[in-house]
Amino acid sequence: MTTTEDWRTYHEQGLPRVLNAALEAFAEKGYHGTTTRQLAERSGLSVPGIYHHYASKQDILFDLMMVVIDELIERSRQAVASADNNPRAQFDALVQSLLQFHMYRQRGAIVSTSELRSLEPENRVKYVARRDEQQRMLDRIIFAGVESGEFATPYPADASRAIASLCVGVASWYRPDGQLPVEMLLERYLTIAEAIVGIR
Amino acid sequence: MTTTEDWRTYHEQGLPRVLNAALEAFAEKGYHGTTTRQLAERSGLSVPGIYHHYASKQDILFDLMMVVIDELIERSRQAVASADNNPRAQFDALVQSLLQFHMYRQRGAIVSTSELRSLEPENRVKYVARRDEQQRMLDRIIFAGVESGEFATPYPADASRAIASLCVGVASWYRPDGQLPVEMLLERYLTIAEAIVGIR
Amino acid sequence: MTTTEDWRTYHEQGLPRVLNAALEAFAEKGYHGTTTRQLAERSGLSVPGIYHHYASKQDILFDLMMVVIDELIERSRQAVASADNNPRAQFDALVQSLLQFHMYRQRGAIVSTSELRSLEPENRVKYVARRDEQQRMLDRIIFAGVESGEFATPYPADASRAIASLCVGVASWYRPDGQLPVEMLLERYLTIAEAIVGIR
Amino acid sequence: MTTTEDWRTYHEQGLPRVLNAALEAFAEKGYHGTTTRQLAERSGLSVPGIYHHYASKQDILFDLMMVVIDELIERSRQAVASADNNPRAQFDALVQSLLQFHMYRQRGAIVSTSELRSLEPENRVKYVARRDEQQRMLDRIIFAGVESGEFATPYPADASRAIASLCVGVASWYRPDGQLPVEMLLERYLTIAEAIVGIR
DNA sequence: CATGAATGAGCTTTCATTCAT
DNA sequence: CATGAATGAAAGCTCATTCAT
Repeated sequence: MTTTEDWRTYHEQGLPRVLNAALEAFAEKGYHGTTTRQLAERSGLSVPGIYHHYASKQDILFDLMMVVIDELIERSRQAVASADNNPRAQFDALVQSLLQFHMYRQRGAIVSTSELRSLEPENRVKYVARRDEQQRMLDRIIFAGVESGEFATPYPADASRAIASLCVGVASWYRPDGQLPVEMLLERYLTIAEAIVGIR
Repeated sequence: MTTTEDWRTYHEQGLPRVLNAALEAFAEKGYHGTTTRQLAERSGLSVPGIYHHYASKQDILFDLMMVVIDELIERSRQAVASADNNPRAQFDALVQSLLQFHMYRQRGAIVSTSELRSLEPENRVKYVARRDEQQRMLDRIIFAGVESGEFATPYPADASRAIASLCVGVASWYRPDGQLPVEMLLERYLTIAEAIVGIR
Repeated sequence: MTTTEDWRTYHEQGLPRVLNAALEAFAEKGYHGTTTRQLAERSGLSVPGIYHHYASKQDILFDLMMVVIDELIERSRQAVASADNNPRAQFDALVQSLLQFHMYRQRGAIVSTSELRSLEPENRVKYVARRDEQQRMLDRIIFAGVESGEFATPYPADASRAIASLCVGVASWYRPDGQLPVEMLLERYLTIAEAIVGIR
Repeated sequence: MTTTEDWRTYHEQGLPRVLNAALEAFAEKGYHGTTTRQLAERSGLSVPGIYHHYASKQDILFDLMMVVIDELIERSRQAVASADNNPRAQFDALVQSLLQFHMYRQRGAIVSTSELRSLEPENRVKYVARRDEQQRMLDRIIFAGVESGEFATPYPADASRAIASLCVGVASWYRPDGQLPVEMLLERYLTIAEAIVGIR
């Protein structure tokens, strides 16, 4: 097995200046609570400098959210691909990946969930398509598990959504300096997720 | 006197016009994404009409958030008071109350969690004090359960926060018209919550 | 017939509540810097209470300014009427009356001069007519003095205006608690006024 | 080096667009009677254009008043410096300078005296400090004259204030097209001022 | 890329005024 | 007269965005 389990490893995100400024500002104050001047200051650029890179503030939000969800999807794919070919193993890998992402890419996750409403319709459609893509990865695995008899939930769709939101919710309270060690947190939440789909 | 379990019953909220408009608008577009004109339109008042009742847009947000959390706390108190005098029963009652509140007062819950950042410092302090009060109710019960040996978690503080956020998270995806019946949802999440504090 | 020299005596003005509030507020903050709510508070009335007495804020200003200038004109008339029938005596009496008025009715004088620009055209016309009436009293006496040879100024019109403005100016700096006694101040300014029209 | 008596010469003021607009508008309608939109129109800018140069309407007023009083003080200094080193000569120079300033910088003088009340406390403190500085120049000369026996007034402080207000008052009635020639006006008012301090 | 000047559209808030009670 | 609710119009100010240099 050649898969180098990249999906487990998190480094500094190395976002371009403008996106990094937007990540910080939007997470703190929200899209509508952030001015382009603040983005300029945070990014060390001038206001026209911002517009040299992006045509509008909306484009910045959209690009940021797409960068975030693309990383999430890519990591999810790698997690599933690197797991053994059975629903239980794939479920565990994907949930762990989701949890880690919402811990280590916390601000990106916060912006993506809280600023969906700030996307213009066209952009929202594109973003939601990506997010659904992500959700379907989880759906597929759960349905497979149900079909194979490994998972026991009678409401696989609801279970899938509940698990996704459980993982997403981690971003809203996780603190890197909390007492609960990451490994234990992962373990505990994985157990919960497994309970929701009816494993054991 | 048998406690009439009021904390389980939810009717229309009957908010004053302005607060109701704010509830809808802030939940949809966020505080900074909502204009006073929109609040006026939604409430059937003119713009100065709004200012007859509230001194500022900020005051509307603050009042709304306080009304919401005050109801949450009141219901939580009633839930605990009406339960048997042991950690397990009180835990179950409180978690159920929390879950129901985030299902039936969904928009209020969404605004309260997503617009904390939009409160001015002074107001934020007051609101957070109330929210902490609520959180301490859960903490106390969990600590009591741990002390009595009924709960097994080695990290009661983290567990408490995780459970709270789990309940809060429900507001972000619950749909009254979903397949999963409310009772089953309550049961399932209660099981999860019990797992987190290590019951059984 | 001994004229009881009323024009020299100043009591409390005894203005109706609204006018008194306007006098204070307009003198302090100006017409445009004063709100009707402030007038209500100062007068101990409600806002609709104000409108029970006056149809508009503008009407209050106009009425106030008319009351002020009517008292000025009345006192001026009495001063001239009570003086001996010669230009010098009448000049002295009128100038003294003007000076006293601008000391004892200071705020009324300030409002009248500084808020002329705030009168609506129609009202301004009426007010200016009254003010010109007042000015003509001084003009007439000075012309008479020039004609009789008692006054030596070659520019009676300019002299008249300069004297009037000299007296008006007193309102802008006079303090009842200043060192210079009123009598000395009157004497000194009278000397100046006489110098301007070329007496001696 | 012969002092080129700059303090006597008045050219167009050459104020920046915004200040010039404010000078005209505030003199005509007062600070509170002038809207930022009017300032924009008069200055040939848009409303945000105004705010590119000044942070607030209040800042415009403050800057304008400071520019005006700074010119007054500078001219006063030059007038005194260029005069012979004796109280009488310095008194005459300073009074003439004051008079001229209030004739040729009429609107600036009007705004400065009538809008003192419109300055916010902090700004008012700064402005009044400058105005007091100006007043002290006159005070010092009068006290020196009294000490040397050249001036005979027993109330030098009151005399100084009266003279200052006399000069200031000129701004409220002077018309460049009046009959009285400037030279004669200067001469006449100078005589009055000298009478007030008791010269001769 | 930065600086500096600028703007259409729109923001929150206030004002004078009114009306029902 | 007071209370309380209400409003058209407009106030001061800000925002995202642009353009010349």
